[in-house]
Amino acid sequence: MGGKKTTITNHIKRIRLARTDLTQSELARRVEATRQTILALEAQKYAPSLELAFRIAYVLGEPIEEVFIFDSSDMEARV
Amino acid sequence: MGGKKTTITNHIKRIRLARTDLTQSELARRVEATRQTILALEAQKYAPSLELAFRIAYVLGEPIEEVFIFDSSDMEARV
DNA sequence: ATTTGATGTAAAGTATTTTTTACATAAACA
DNA sequence: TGTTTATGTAAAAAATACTTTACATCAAAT
Repeated sequence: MGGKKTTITNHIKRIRLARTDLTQSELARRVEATRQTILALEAQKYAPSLELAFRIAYVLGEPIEEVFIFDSSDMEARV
Repeated sequence: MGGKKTTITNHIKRIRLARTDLTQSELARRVEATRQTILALEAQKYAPSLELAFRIAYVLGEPIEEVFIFDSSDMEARV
């Protein structure tokens, strides 16, 4: 039950379906992760490692910022 | 001694010194990490989480791909 | 000379991500 | 009908990232 309110969401599923004909399994194989990991990420369970994020963006053919959305409103205002 | 040969390197130190006058401690405080984490990252000990990578790039004022370099030659060739 | 700030090494513990395994449901189709 | 493919839930174990604590070195400044 690990869960922190991550400030990152992703568009993996949308992009995977819109821009590729990859299944979750095929995407997993290409990025060298497991199907469960892709499934969990698409369900926004947690954010991937930086390396996996790069691999996924690479395979989906999008820049990382298009696939993974960082909400910077958590930041700001720091002296 | 956890260590995998990461395919990711970073330019945190170079950019921090060239574009800001932040110390490791100040950068750590702004991204809400510890100084040890920044130190380890600058020493290329491991890659940060995606969230921390976004935060660091944000504070350094650079896109994430400019700060963190992914070597995609590990990828490619996958049927 | 000694204090202060910045950087560095080290290592144990905590938190988070990823894998592994097992089982469920629904659609497509022989 | 029964088999295969794709997606889903669940949970324990393994791997990796991060924190916490402690101490070391060097440069700058008082």
